[in-house]
Amino acid sequence: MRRTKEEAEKTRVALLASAERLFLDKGVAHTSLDQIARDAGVTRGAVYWHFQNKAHLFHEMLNQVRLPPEQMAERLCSCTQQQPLQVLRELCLEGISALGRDEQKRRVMTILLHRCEFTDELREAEERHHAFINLFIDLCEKLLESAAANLYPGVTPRLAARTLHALIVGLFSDWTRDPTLFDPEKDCAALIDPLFRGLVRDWDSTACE
Amino acid sequence: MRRTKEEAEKTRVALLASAERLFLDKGVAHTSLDQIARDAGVTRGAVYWHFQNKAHLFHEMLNQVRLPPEQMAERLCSCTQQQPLQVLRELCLEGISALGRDEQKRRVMTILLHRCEFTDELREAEERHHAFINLFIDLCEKLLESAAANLYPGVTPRLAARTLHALIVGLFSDWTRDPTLFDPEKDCAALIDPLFRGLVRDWDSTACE
DNA sequence: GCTGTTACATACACAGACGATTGTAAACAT
DNA sequence: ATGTTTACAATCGTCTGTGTATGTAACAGC
Repeated sequence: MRRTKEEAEKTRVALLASAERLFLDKGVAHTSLDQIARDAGVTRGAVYWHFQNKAHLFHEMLNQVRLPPEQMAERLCSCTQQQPLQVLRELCLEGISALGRDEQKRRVMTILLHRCEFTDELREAEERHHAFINLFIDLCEKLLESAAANLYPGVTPRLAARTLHALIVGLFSDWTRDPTLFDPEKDCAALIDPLFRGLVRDWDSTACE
Repeated sequence: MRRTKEEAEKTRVALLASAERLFLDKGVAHTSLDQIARDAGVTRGAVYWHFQNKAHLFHEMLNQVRLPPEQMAERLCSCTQQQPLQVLRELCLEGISALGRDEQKRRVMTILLHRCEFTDELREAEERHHAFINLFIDLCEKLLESAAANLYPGVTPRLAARTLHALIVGLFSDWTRDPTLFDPEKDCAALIDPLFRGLVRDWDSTACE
């Protein structure tokens, strides 16, 4: 019965992987801990050994990956003030194409966007996610303020930041819903550059290379 | 016991209203038919009298309102070919600000975007919704093709349509998540005009008034 | 005034999910 | 070798939600 520590870790990982698969396939609320355990080849006892309950399992699943909102907010924090707009663009491109490269990120992001309901038990995870989003929007707004002189007249940093985030989350939402819509790695620049050109004066001439 | 037909219709409406409220508050999967019935001042018997089951109740709730994707796709169909880009812009503005005006639309859209999981039983509603979205994207692409000469070089109608839809759904998603982010009626033009300016050459000079 | 039907309420049967408890065999420490 | 702890398995009781079946009072038609 009792496995070695490595084997225990493997069942933990297997449980997380099964949860990911089943959550993605049937939704979080419609997946029972028993189904997850069976899918991982163990029983519910193992689930309750490794995790307190479903909410904690969900939370641990999220902690496995660094999702775009968190990643982008982090990079915006440690942002060199050199050519802030180009940096912002690069960061958006990287955030989008990261989803295309990393299958796990894609699955977890899909679960967050389309497969869970955020009731009381998942409230904590929801607020964490929203905190990163709001942080990104705030940082983005500050960065745009610092480059306000380059924006088209009538474009406020506040609304520009919200527009940019809306575009990104919309791309995430659309692509996770239907991955045939576009290729995040090849098309990402063509998908967001029009917005930058419409926000920033002389974008085409100031864009590096 | 037995009420007149008008009263029966009132309880039906009350059930739909309670479902809307509770779905919005706690999510579709986490709301039981008993809770809905109690909230409407009746018992579960009334629910099963008026609706076959939860999925049909959900479906009827959706049918109460015409959501932006459906509305926009419809207007794109019956689109005069005069100044297609301006028409497209007006249509997007109208779709966004409609959510700001119509409380019920906002609630139902929020449920669709953030409060349901789309398992098997709700698959039909999901596919219907997605069909409208894909229809909108297709029509949008065709319209942009007809105006391809006005687009910036490198901007393909295909990706432009996807970018535009992503922006709109992102605005929906962000605003239903946090209504303080912007005012859909006042800010809608400022939120989408930058993208149009970045897609269409000489947008500012060709834009009507 | 009787009847059939409507619009529910009530009751029942059943399945599933959860949380807790208990059991247990193997690993690890000593 | 032995005791302890680990990593689960198995079982139990409870609760919740669903679907259905039946009861029932009021209305509508004749």
